[in-house]
Amino acid sequence: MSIYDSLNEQQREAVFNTEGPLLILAGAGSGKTRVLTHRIAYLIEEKKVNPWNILAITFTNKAAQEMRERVDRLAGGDAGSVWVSTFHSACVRILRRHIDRLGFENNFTIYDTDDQKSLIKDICTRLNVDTRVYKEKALMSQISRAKDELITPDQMETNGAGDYNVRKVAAVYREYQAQLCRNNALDFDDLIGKTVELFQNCGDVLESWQHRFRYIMVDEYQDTNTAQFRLVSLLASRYENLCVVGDDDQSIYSFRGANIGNILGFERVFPNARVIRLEQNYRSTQNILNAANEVISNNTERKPKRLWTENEEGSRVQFRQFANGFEEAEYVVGDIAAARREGRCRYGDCAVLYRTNAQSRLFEEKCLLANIPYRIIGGVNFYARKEIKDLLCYLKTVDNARDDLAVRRIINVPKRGIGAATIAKIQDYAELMNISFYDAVRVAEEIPSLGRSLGKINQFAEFIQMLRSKAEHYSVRELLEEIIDLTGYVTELKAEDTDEARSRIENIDELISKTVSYQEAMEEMGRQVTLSGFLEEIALVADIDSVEDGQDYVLFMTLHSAKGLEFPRVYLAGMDDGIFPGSLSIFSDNPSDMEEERRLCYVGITRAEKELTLTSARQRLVRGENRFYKVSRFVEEIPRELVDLGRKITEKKPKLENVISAKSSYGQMKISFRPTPLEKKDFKVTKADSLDYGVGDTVRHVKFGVGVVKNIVEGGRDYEVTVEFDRAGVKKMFAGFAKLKKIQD
DNA sequence: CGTAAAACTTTTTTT
DNA sequence: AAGTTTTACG
Repeated sequence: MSIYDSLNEQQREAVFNTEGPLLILAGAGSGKTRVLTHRIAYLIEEKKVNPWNILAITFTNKAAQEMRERVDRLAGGDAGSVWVSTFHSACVRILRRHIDRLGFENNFTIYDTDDQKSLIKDICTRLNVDTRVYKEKALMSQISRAKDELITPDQMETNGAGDYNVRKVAAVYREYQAQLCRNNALDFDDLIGKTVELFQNCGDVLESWQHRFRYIMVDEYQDTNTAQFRLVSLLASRYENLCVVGDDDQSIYSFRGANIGNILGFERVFPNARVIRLEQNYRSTQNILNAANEVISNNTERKPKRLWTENEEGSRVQFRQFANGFEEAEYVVGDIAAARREGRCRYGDCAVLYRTNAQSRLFEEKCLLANIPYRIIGGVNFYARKEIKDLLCYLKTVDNARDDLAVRRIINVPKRGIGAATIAKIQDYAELMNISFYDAVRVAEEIPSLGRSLGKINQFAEFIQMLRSKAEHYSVRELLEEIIDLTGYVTELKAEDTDEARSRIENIDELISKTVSYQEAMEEMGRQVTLSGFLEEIALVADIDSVEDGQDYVLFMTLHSAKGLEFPRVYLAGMDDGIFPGSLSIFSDNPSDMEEERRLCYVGITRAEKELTLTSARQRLVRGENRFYKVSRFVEEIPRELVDLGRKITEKKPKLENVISAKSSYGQMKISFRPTPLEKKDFKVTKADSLDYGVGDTVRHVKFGVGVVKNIVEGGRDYEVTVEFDRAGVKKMFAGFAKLKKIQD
């Protein structure tokens, strides 16, 4: 009896095939993490490979943590020195040791999206690039894509063949890189790119790491980009013990440069590669799996395959369409509450998935109302909040004073009377003398025409110097508390005495706790606690990383965040054409965009173990305006017999089947999917699905004449509309009675 | 220099 | 609707 007996034949083959390149095509829920962990255990226990020589790359820190725990359980303490980490953390670890070879200091700062944006903005003003024509975001993504493909500014310019726009972007890109270097900072893409550069420029460094990592495994291989592929190829080129695991059907990050060719072309790059397919699903019921198979079969750019399972058939996939987003949220939250009340699930078994973060708001409101414990993953990053960024920029300044961005952010926070004009003068001087912003601050006496500001600047410089000297013997927590104390940051917030200020203070308290838990975690692992380390961890965490199993709250997140997770009960909300698939992909002239959306849908469906509910709404409030939506084409792609529309089975079912079996043309499908849910049935007579007028519209009433709609409140039975009439004054009435007519302007 | 009001923009998804 | 950026004024 061994730990490998519990694996199926293909899984065992994947585990035992330890030498040479190996591609594991692992369908959703086919136990790929089990394979990877068992493979690592097998290498250590049976093949007597030194754990030190094994590298496993995962997609998120959470996945890394989980894998680490599972390997520890299988292989015991031996596994401690296996490297399990994400691409980004692995690269940071390597760069912290060697980046001086590329002209950076080893305590470099990592720039997040906000930092990148403000840097780009600065550069645009300096280079006289109009950010109305060249949007910062667009520039950022073009630069990022170039880096994903390991394209330098020079190459970009050459490839552009004189195109004016490309030359402009290349110029910004070139300056952006120069600024990063001056600030001793790297962005996310550079973490990968600079590591590749390091390996390509420094043969000795590459060689040492090649020997170190004799066995390399890469999870979620379908989401690697060209730079990551190059990195792995370089590392693995000595021993070629490279095992990659992926599923082309789950490739959902092409917007981030993921190159699906990496998985589709693996056998071309490594002609002696073995390919193993894992097609048995252990996660979902047959109904759910069939639905997923049918949806994904509409894609053409894929390796044909069909997952199967020995699991039970399970209940049908539930689909409900609602009048609007509010009712959708109400239903989902209510359904969860009911299921849990009846003992059919815990809160923690439920996850609600949607296409965009903005969709989380309605659900949050309903959960608060219903007193249901929940957690929203993603959205505005904790570390992106103003108060947190301010304090972090103090820490960054102490850690790396070459980070101009950080210094400029805090030089007048809290208010020190150093205004924009003064900052510009310091900036000009720094550029003139080719020194950093902070160095210019320290020699402020030499800057002409600073006037009264000079004293304030000197005070600021002294303050930072004092912090820097304290940092030597302070813990991160002590340093942070010292900063909070001496700047009076929290004192100032307390004085405000608003809810907002209180919540900011709470956030700051949480930041302090994070310094403590960081210190504890590092000490536990026997690693050194450094300020750079803390800042780096913060830069590289994703919200999803902090989700632990066994907590009892409902999870809300995007489909992207849900990748790699599974839940007994899954709700896919916002199944509307225009929401999911998003309108961008619908109107795109590149069919691949729609295929990627469909893969995302496949990922969503396959997260579900037992129960899957899809919901949509006819009408939604999007960015302040009402929009109408048809049911998502992905819903239509699920065979009718797998779907439960939630009607009363007794009376409606025969009729329904007539409609459905007639033909599956799009128009008829719409009819079959029209029913409103059971719960609302009683109200259906009186309550309109939606009103054809809204607040602010001019309407006519039979008796009161013309007026302007002031307010609309949704009651149980009807909409209560408040109208200010030109003659009759303000009246409240029920929409069903009032028969208001909208008047065109 | 700092604040408040007004105008303008936003369209995925994330390490 | 909400967030950010610009503008006006004290």
